Amino acid sequence: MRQSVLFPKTVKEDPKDAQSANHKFLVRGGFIDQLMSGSWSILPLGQRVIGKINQIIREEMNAIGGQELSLPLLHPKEIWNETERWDAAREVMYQLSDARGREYALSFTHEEIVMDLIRKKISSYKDLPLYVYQFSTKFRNEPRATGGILRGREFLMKDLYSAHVSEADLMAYYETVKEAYLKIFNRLGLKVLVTEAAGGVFTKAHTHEFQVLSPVGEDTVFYCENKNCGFSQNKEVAVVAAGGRCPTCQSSLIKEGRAIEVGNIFPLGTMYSEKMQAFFTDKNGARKPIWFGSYGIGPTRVMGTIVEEYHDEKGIIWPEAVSPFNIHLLGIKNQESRIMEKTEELYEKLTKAREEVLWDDREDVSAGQKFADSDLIGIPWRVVISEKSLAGGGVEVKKRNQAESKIVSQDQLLNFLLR
RNA sequence: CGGGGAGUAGUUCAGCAGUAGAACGCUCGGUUUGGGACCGAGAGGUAGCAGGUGCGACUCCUGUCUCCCCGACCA
Repeated sequence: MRQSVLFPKTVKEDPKDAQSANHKFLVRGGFIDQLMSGSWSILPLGQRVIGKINQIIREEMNAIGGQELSLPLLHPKEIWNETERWDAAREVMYQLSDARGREYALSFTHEEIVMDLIRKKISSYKDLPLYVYQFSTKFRNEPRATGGILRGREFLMKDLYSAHVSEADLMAYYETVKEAYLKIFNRLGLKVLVTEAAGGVFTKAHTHEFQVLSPVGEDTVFYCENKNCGFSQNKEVAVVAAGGRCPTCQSSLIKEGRAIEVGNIFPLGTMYSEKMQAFFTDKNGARKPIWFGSYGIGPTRVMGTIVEEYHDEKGIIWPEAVSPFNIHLLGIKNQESRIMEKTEELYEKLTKAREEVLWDDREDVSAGQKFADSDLIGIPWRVVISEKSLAGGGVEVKKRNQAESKIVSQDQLLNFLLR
């Protein structure tokens, strides 16, 4: 990708009202743009990051049997009445009507929609278990959108739904998903606390949230200071207090912290299938309700959380797994044909080697601005070609998270990048 | 919904009861290119919206809308 055509350009000034790092840097770098409170456009750089995040999630979902599909976002009132959530979840749901007065909801989740599919398509224990997931927009009528892209009224979510013949099978899979989520967040570079929490408008059962400790987080969690212990509870269900002894490991103390919820899993049981008449026939011919669970991760919120965790005063420092590009190739003094030719040659070589390269080919931009933009956008490897690097025999390589650079030959570069 | 803050050029902001400014960005010309370069010449806003008080309102008052922060709420 040539940076001269990348949309949009970076900006120097922080957005007027921005407080959080994700808001400042994602906007300045041109990853996102705000339409209204809680509503964001994902721009080309941001889309590449979201694509990386989604692909990691997709791989882990497929690894635990997930089948990807896509569900509607506009739902009839009637299906929400079946579970009584038209009224119960009224405050978070955008409800609207058309010119004829028919009423609809914009999707804030998809349990009812998946359950409708299940009752139409599944009738035997032989059809179970079933695991389906999607990436789609969710609409939530947030009383207060906040934290840049962290809490929106419209956001991206990966939601997985599972259907089972028994509670035991559901709970076994629940643990499988928990492990898959830990793998996902590990690959994304996020340290998560698996936190006991309430089920909100989804279930009366306790659930588990995946929380990333952060001062900009909106949840308060109590957790064991012993990282090997892993005890963690959301304030809303907590039976412990800060400074108390951990009920799990008995030895360490409980700490209190703010955290960002990046994922949540729900063992929903049979409430939905009973209300929506989703039954299967077991081996003995008995008609039984299907056991159900749902599991969510918010990729847009994950992107914001990663920026909160990985930045310095100059900009973002993307983990390699989610960076929009692997290499930021900078030509200094591009109007000198020698520089331009050498840089283009390297760009072609790297691209052929299947590296994802953002090439700063701009001729009318100063060296200082190129470096500043590079730090802001935060691609892990910076490769510079300049008179200085050529005089030193090659190209200058620097990692975004390290201060020192080194000059290597073009041939050495590929090996160098292969780590 | 309660409390606080803010709406003036594309962006970030200043200013003033007497008819709108700066920086950055943008356009053109020229000089530049290792940490957000410089010179010159331009384009670009009628001040969130609606009332009110003034001879006169961007400026004062009232209402309203929007945005941000804290809280409440919340997959």
